[in-house]
Amino acid sequence: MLKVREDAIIQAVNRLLSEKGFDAMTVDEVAARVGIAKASLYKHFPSKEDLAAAAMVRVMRQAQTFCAALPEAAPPLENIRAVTRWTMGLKLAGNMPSLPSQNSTLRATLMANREYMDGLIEVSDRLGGWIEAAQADGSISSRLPAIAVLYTLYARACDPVLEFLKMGGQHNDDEIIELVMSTCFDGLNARPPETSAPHKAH
Amino acid sequence: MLKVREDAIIQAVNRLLSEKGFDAMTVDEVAARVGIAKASLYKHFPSKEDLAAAAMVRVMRQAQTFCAALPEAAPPLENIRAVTRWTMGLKLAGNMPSLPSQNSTLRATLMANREYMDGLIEVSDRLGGWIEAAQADGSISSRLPAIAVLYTLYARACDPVLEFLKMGGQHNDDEIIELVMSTCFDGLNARPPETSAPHKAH
DNA sequence: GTCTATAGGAGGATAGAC
DNA sequence: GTCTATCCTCCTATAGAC
Repeated sequence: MLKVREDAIIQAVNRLLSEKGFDAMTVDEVAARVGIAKASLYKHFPSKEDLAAAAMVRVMRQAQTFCAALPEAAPPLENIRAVTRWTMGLKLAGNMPSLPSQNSTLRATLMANREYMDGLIEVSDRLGGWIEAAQADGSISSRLPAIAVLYTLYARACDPVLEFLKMGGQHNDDEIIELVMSTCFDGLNARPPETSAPHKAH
Repeated sequence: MLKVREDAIIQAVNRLLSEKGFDAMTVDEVAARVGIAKASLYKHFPSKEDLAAAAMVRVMRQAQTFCAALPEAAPPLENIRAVTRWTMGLKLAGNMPSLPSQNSTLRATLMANREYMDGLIEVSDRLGGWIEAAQADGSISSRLPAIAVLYTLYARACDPVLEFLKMGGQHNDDEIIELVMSTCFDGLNARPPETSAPHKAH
């Protein structure tokens, strides 16, 4: 059916966006990978930008699903860490579309896409709530504006450190994720020895 | 003279690469901004990739100069922090060329450019030395491979958090830099209050 | 070395038959 | 809704006069 075919298209777009990025991806490639003619693609999606937007909607829905499955009763920091891990796993597995942040027509298409924007807002609200809760309970630094924390988490989805470490071949995906998790949450500075934990209990 | 004109070209390229990135930048734009004909550009640089490479050589030289001016006697962490600050300042000021990490012909051109590669290696060696020294003196975490630390520092040069915070308009450049410095070195986690140094003397 | 003019090709999008 | 064939724009690169 139509739905199945469009899913196949979006998946191909997703992988190509992850492999080469929006600019380097050509509509011909998408068509070739799906196994249909380019003109047929345009019966489903009106433009290359809309193809990318559909891929973004897909990952956004996945993110919503993932967030919704997390226990609301858990410590907020744990949920934040879980989402961050999941995001980086997606990228390392080649399933995170990468879009240029400068392209204006692409931005316009994305911002005109209600499903994408709604998803983005819902995810941001949920993460934002966890961030503020984590700052309130003393697990995330309160010196940082919550929005800066949110951006820092989002940035993990396109962190070049992930691919560099992967190219190095010294670590597997899980090790890479834990390394970047550590730089993200613990920072580069050395920490005082674990034995003198401040007040992690309760 | 020739040298002066080429400097003007490289500077224009540098700004355009910072504003729009490599793919969106057109050679016509470069020519227009310099105020010469496109064909004249090609008398100076054989290809668009070489234009970008020249811009990269320029920033790499600036980085070398900056590093060389830092006091070797200073604590290694301070030199690392200084370079990181300088890099982010460059980006916020619109002077950090941004290249796609996927483009293969561009990568080939860059890696064939001896001046760029030599500069990259020198800077990496110097930073690498400081990183290992900082790990030895306990100021940077020893649990992280030095190469991961190096990549994390390099990634600050293209950190989207910088532009997002700038677009937000809530902070000036210096505040943004300090925020990202904090996320980078201190991490997102809360730290124990400064007053309670690791082992209190009673 | 600067210009005008143009080649050459890639790639997004469409026409129209079936 | 799928195809083949084609259009058309944009952009890199070059030709050739001065």
